[in-house]
Amino acid sequence: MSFSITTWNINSVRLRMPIVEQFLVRYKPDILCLQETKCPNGEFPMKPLKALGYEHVIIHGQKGYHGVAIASKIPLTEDHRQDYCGIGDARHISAIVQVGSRRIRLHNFYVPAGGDEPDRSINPKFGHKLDFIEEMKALRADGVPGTSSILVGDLNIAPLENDVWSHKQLLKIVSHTPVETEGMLDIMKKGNWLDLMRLNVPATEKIYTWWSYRAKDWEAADRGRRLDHIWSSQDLGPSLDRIEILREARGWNRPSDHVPVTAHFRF
DNA sequence: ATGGTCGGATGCCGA
Repeated sequence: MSFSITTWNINSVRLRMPIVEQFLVRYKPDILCLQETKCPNGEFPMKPLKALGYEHVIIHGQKGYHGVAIASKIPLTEDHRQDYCGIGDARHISAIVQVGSRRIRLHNFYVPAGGDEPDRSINPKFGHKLDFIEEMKALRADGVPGTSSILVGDLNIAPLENDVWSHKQLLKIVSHTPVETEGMLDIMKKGNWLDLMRLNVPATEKIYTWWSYRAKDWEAADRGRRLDHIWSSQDLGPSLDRIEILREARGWNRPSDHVPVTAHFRF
């Protein structure tokens, strides 16, 4: 059987519902994970998602900032939300999905962006990001026997040299500083996570999922970064069919600055 | 050359 899961930082789910619906009608993933919904729970657009067959929707929102959600065609059970850094931000939501004979724990994250200055002594937002990364190191992909794991989200870090348009020019730019990229690689190592977007793509090849709104012509400049990720436990690696990065979505009407990334599995 | 553009708790802050 086939199974597909998409991650997309939507930058306001209410404003972006027309392109969310367009994406779901055209690409029909089994599960859609959203970040930066910027939507209180009572105002989340449940009806249009359910009308498209995404009957199982779990949300963790707040007013104005952050917010994560999972919309699924298949049942979501044992959902929970972890308050990373204990400051009440809506940045994580998790559930179990049963796909054929496989039981999978799914995590959807929105990691703090971290502000502009990569120095925690003058920029508390960067300190918060580093603390968040530290807390993620306790999350294991293989912690529960008989349960596989998938972790998706806007992790706001581009870990490898070719996850940014210029490694050299971005070394002091938040999202690609060594303390962040090493921290992310340590999360993966400690938790035994597999970077599915890099599984079949050589490290020499550029991969981007985000292009700044500030560029005059995002496509011509092509100064992107890989901030959005799909990880899994090691056992799911052989079942990955392909990764699809929908670059064209950056050019849709009133786009998010992030594009959808989908993992297709064959179990 | 150190800007630029988005979004929402909008005339600012966070990204």
